[in-house]
Amino acid sequence: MNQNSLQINYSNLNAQQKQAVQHIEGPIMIIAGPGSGKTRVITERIAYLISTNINPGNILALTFTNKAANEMKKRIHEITQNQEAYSIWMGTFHSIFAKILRKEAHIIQYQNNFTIYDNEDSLKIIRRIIKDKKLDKEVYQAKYIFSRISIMKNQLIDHKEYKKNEELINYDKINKRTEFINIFNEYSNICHQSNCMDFDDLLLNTYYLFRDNPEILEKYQVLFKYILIDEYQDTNKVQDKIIKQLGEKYKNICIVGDDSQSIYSFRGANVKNMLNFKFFYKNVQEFKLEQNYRSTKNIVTVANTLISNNKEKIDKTIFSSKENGEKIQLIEYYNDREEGDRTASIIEKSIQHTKKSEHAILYRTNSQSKVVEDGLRKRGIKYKIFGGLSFYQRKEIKDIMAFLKLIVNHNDDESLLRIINYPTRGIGNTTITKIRQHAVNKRKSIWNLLNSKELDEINFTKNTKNKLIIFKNILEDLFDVINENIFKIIELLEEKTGIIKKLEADPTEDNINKLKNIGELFNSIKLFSVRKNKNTLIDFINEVSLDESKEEVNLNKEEYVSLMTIHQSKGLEFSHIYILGVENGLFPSERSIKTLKGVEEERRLFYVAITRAIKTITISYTLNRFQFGTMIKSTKSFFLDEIDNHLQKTYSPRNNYTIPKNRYFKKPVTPKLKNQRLKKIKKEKYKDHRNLEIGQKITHNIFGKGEIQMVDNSDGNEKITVLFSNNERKILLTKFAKFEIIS
DNA sequence: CGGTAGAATATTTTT
DNA sequence: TATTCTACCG
Repeated sequence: MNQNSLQINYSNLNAQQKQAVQHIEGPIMIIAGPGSGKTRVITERIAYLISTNINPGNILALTFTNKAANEMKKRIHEITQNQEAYSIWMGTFHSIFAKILRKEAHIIQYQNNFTIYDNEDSLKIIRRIIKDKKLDKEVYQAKYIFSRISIMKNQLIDHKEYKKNEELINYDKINKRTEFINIFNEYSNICHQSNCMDFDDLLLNTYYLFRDNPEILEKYQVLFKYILIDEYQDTNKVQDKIIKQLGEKYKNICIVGDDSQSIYSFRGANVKNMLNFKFFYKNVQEFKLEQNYRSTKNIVTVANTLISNNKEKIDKTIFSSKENGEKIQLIEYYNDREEGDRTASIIEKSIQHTKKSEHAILYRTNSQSKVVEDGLRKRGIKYKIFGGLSFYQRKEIKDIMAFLKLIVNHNDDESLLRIINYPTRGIGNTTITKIRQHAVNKRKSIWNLLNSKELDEINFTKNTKNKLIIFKNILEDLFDVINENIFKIIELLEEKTGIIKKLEADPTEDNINKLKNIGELFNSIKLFSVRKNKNTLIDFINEVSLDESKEEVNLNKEEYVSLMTIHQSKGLEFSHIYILGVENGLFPSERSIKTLKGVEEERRLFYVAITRAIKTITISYTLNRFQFGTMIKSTKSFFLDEIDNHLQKTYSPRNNYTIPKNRYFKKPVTPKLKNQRLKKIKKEKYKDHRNLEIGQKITHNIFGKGEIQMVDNSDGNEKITVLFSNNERKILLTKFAKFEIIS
């Protein structure tokens, strides 16, 4: 340990920061305003704990993302020069608790190889339940049902509790959703039966584990002597409860957060957890980090003015010692096309003397990015959109992952259903439904059913049954290698799943890309196993299931303008911020406007947006906006009235606004265009990569064995003439025909 | 059973 | 507009 380096760091801390770092015993609340050096305080605090000879393995630090955790660990290692820094229990609630649950799984009637369902999986299950029950899908909208289940679980109400709760049952009656409890029930059973947990289960089961097993709780209380939680304002009820369980013994709990930046109530987050912390524990030490080191005085003033309209908040005065800076710009546009185009144009001018990476365009909803993209593309300005699908949510990746999950956890029905007929194996909907129903009745997982004599009890045609057996054999072959090393598993996946073959058979641009992604996945699995130096399929799947990371923010210091939703911008900073579409109904959103709570959350969201800026902010709204295929009138957000005095306004609407034609104009890649392009590729030349020759024996998926008699590539579109064993001669297009070469 | 075309429908944020 | 569902035909 290097005391000197520690001291050097402290001299850079202000008085409050220093106190927050060095006060280590008892319950502590650090209220950290935007730009107040929060991350530094957290890392230095943990480093300080270690410097006082606290064992890093006794520290639990819960962060908002796993990426943040990794960065902090690295930083703490640098400060303390203590290799043990990496043994800190640091990560998201979900990933840390998944780790604990895996160890203690048997206690809560799970197997320790349980797999994790993401939201897509959960939704699919719920859709299926609703369909099976033949319920009106207007009344029982899968998304709504799922979010209600999720909210319930966040409130510590599982399906059993729900059944007992008359108030809730009554609520369903009033809303004519009496079947809700049955869906909830069945969903929970399916998850458990499949030895799977969804995101909420990871939290709720941890809570139950501790609640019902005092000796286990004690073990972890002793292990986690020092607990630190970042972004406490965004915790939900289960998370708050678990922290209270774990912290009960030593009460060394340090929560960090900013009530003004709580923006995740839609997934159960509750600011009250933070507000009530003071009342739950006695002698809570409170530290307020009020100096904003990020933004100009003007920006901080606007942010303060805005947030003062919220009633529910902790008193604090954020201030900046930086220069006044420029006034916040407000621009009114005629429509969203103009907004996108002009914003791009403003950035075009600005990047003559600033870096692209200093600019970020923020918006409320993902769909707003489109018009700005057009504007930027037209001007040849490089940009990157954050959000959308993460790598691990892509279809082709999830398909492969389904096989991997199934290898680890044979009972994972959702994964099995995903690939039972992909690539197509002649197992259609009727068969799948039959087999599913039967599995439900027998209370078995589908794999267990396939693998048992009971399969014979279902009346399938011989053909269907054969197909099921072929599928079963594929799985068996894969399951055999679970204990082999990962390289072998990958090899087998490539060979057995047929996914790669299917994609290769139809090499469109899209499919080639998918193949690349799959290759990337295989590489990262290999890297992972080399890095961790053991057979770690479960660990890998675990990490992937909880990997929330999307596009890395400026990984290679590349130069581009960043586009993202305000939610995604949390924790980031940029010199120049552009906030688009600040209109009633969009920001604040239509839904939120009905309740005061909703409006206050949207206001906090606006606060987050404003406080991302270091130097300048440009806010805009439009009078007309294209939505759902039609143009609608819109009005400027009432949030803007709340900060009216601080704004420098420009009105640019002219009804005849035309978008300037441009030098670098490239057409946007709409799906239609993309399809046309794909079709073109298909029409273009094709030659089989296997170098087909006369005399080669092949086997065709329909016509069986045959011999190539002629290869014709005269028009660039390769055809082969094949004499099949039944003496039939056929001409096949190699780009479409499915066949293997035997010799 | 599998693939596709065209209709129907939904649009907030995501660990 | 973008995505998901449905109906139909090979």
